Amino acid sequence: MTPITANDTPASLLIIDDHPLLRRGVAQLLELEDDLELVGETGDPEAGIALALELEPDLVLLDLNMPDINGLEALRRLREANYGGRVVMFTVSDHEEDVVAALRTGADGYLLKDMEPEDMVRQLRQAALGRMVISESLTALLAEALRNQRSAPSTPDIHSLTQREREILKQLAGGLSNKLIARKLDITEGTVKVHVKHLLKKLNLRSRVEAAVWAVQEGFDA
Amino acid sequence: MTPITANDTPASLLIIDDHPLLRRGVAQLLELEDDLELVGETGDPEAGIALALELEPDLVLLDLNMPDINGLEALRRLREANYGGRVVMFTVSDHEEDVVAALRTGADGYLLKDMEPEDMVRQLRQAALGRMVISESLTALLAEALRNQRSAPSTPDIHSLTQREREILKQLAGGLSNKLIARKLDITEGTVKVHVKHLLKKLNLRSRVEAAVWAVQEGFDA
DNA sequence: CGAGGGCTATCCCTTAAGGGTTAGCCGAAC
DNA sequence: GTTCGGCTAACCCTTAAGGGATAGCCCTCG
Repeated sequence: MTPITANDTPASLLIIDDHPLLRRGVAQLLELEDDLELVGETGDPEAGIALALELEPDLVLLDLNMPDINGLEALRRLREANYGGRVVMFTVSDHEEDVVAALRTGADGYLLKDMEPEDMVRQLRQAALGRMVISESLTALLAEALRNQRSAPSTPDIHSLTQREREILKQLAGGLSNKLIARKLDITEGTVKVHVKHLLKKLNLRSRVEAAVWAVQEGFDA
Repeated sequence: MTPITANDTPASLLIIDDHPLLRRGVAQLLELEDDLELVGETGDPEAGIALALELEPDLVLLDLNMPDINGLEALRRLREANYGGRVVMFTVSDHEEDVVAALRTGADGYLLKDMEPEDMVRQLRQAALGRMVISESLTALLAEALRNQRSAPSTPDIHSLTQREREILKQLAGGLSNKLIARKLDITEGTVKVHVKHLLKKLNLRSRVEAAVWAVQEGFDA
């Protein structure tokens, strides 16, 4: 779907953060890197959303704690507006709830502001390439959150479906909407719908709910 | 529960791994550290469990892939036997399912065998002190798993639903649309929607698909 | 080489789903 | 006897879902 930055063109980056000094710091940091280009910056969340939709940067660095609407809300609105680039939360908060909420809302990363500059650049580079980036110090936190969780997807292997259809079904059975599946598999929602349509027909089912139930009973989800 | 190792006494460590060479490697590594003491080692899971209960080491390093019973099962049995020390999984597998399963079963850490020796020692030390340790390369994986998490800060439970809501959920999990449920229960579709809305809220789920999957896993339709 | 299958994608259209709000009726609890 | 929870129902509104059709690209098989 959204083309990941090629190696030969710099990744475009937008920073939305209400601390001017910090913005300047990041800007200066990025000036030294020829594969990362800061294409915009603002301290106003509203303006930031508009900028993101206008500039379509590869990556948005989004402060979690801002006046008016917070970063999470901004993230939600970006996703709703079908902004397809990467969004990395950038904050001082290492509270589990914030991290979890951000990731659930569709953040592609969560970086703490106290990172070392070199690490910062490295992580941003990875993020622009499509990898999820998380500050290392949050690892234990994530593990803890995960630990309190139930059930996880596992290996399928059912007949008439193609590989892709099985993948779609697996996600579907996980309760994801077509839009979220699309985002996760990096294809358009329309394509997901095509796959869903096909697998429903092949399995002779009438809705995604039936498909989900069938998949679970078939052991797609453990 | 079990007192965390004090600074002045070495942390005791037991390794259960069916690779003798690897056990020797870890043993040698720990000989150089005066705050970590290897008190036992075995390649047999059964014997390992007995040893852990006998020696009560501060930390058990447990291989995930072993013959007979696997590491996960061993972990489960250690916990059931009220072994209160730390258990860190030690494996080559970086598959999401394995990591997630281990953490859910109560592992205090998950280390990959391809770690650098210095990192290994550092992580074991942290683990003995009670910190959860996870190989850094698994961070993105954890975040992804977390992201896919559905449901509930508090375990959703069937008992919070009214009789009618349970009935609706049962039909829903059978793959019926609101309209069909209405027809079947002889109420209007609007009313069905109200019930669905309420049960989704009570169970903290985001869609009927999630509700259906949950219900099936909970053994509703059977 | 040509055919077919798999994956992607788009357009158009209809129906389903879900959130918010308000409200009437009934039975049980206070 | 009034309040509260459960069940019913309707309103409005937005988004999600699914069906039909078409098509480009790539790979494989014959």
